[in-house]
Amino acid sequence: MRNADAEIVRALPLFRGMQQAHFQTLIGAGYLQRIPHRVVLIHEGQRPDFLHVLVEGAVEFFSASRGRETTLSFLMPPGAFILAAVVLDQLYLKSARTMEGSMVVLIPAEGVRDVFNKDPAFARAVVAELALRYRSLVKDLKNQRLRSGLERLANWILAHNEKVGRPGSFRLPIEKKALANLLGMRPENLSRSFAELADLGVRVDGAKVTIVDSEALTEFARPDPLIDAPNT
Amino acid sequence: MRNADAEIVRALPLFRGMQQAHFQTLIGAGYLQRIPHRVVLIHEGQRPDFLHVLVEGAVEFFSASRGRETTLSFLMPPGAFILAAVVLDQLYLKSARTMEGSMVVLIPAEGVRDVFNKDPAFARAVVAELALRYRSLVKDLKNQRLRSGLERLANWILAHNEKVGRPGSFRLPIEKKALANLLGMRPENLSRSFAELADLGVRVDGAKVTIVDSEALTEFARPDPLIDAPNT
DNA sequence: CTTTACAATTGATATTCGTCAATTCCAATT
DNA sequence: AATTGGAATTGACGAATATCAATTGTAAAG
Repeated sequence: MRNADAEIVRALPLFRGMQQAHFQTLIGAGYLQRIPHRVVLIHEGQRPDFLHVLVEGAVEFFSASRGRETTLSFLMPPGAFILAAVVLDQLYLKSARTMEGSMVVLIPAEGVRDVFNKDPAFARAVVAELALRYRSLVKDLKNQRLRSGLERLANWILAHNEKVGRPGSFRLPIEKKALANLLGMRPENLSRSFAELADLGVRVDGAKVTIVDSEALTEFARPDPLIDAPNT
Repeated sequence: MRNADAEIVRALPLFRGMQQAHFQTLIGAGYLQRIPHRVVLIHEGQRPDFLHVLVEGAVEFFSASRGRETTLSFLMPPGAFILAAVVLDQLYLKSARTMEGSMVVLIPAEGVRDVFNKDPAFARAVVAELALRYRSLVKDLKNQRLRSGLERLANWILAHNEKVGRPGSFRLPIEKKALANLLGMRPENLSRSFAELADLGVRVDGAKVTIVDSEALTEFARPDPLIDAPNT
C-alpha cells in the first residue's frame, strides 16, 4: 500500500483517535485495490470479509429485489463503508458498485472487530460514525415519505448549492440518471421535474444548473434542517 | 424508581454487560415516569436531555413537515430510544408519542455519554444497538422504495405471522390506522389492500387476520430476508 | 466528418396512491 | 335497546409516479 493512502485512512475521523499500534495492525493486514468503473464490489446477502475505505473515486450503494432496483446513497472519498455489517458480522444489506475508477483499502473484518474490543478511542469513533449514518438514513426516509419527487429535487438543488459554497450555479456532480436514482425517481420524471422547476427560476443546460430566483425556489421547497442539513 | 423497573433496564442488551457501579450511577440519576396515552414525549428539533427506556406500554415515532406526517416506527417494551441523538448530543430527528399508558425510565444524557467514555462494555453495547437500528432502517428504506403498498402489507402479514409463532391466524397488535401509518400508506388504502388480498386467501374479520392460502400469499409477496427478517 | 452508443428528453398511457365524502361497523356507555 | 363517538370501509375523483415508445442530443471512436 502506498504511504499516501495509509495517511488518508489514518486521517479519517473513524481512525484518527486510535492507538498507533492498533492502526498499524489494521493497515498492515489491509491492502489497496484499484477497481475499474462499474464493478460491483459488494453483493447484498454476502458475509462481510473486509471493512472498505474509499480513498479515490466514487461508490454507489444500491439494492435490488424482484425486478426493481433502488439507489440508497453515494459515497465520495474519503470514507469507510459497510461498517455496520462488519461490527455485527452480519450479511450485507446493500450492494455497492464503483461509479468511476476507484481506489479502495480493504481491512480484514476480523481485525476491525478485535481492535474495536481493545481500543476505546476506536470504539467511540465507531459509535460516532454509526450514529451519524443512522441519522442520515432517518433523514432519507423522512425525505422519501414526506415529500413528492419535485420537492425532493428542489431541496436537493438548494442543499447542493449550499454544499458547494452557494455560487447560485453549479454543474451536476453525477449523471442525471444517478441523481434520479438517488432521489428515488425515474430518469423520465427527473427530466419532467427539472422542466417544472423552470417556472420557479431554475435553469438547466446540460449538467449546468442555475438558480435564478433563489427566493421562489426556497419558498416552494421549504427546506427543513431536520431533513436537509448535513450535520444536524 | 421501583426495583423491578431497574431490573428491566439492567437486563436490556444495552445495559447488561456494563459495570455494576456505572449502572448504579446511571440508574441512580434516572427516574421513572408514568405517561398517559397519546402524550408526545419527544419533539423533533429539541436537544436530548435524557436517554429514554420504555419499560411498559408502547411508543410511536413520527415526523411532520409542512402539512404531512409519517410514522417511522413503533417500539414495544423493553427498549431504549433516541440513543443516536444522545451519544452525538444533536437534535432529535423524530418525535415520539405514547400509543397507550406507558412507563418510561429517563436517564440523563450527560451521564450516558460519561459512562460511555469510561465503560468499554457499554460502548460495545451502544455500537451493537446502533448498528442493529441502522440496519433496520436500511430495510425500511428498501421496503418503501422497492415495493408497492400492497406488497408491503402482504410481507408484513407473513412476517408478523412468523413473529408470533406461525399460527396462520392472529389478531392485529395495533389499530389498522397505526398499521397503515407504519406501512407508509393511508388507512383507506390499507382497507383496499386487505380487500385485494382476499383473492390471495387472506381473510380479515375485524382485528383478526387469517392466512388461508399461505403458498399463494408467499408467492405474491416474495419475502426477502434482506428486508423482512428481523435479525439479519 | 460520420458513425455509434448511450444519455436525455418528450409524449402517451397505466398504475399507484392520496383526498374528500358518505356510509357502515363496533364498542362503550346511558 | 338506544345513543354516540370513533374506527373502518367504500366510492368517486385527482395527483403523483411508473412504464413504454419514440425522438433528440452529445460525446467518443472510427
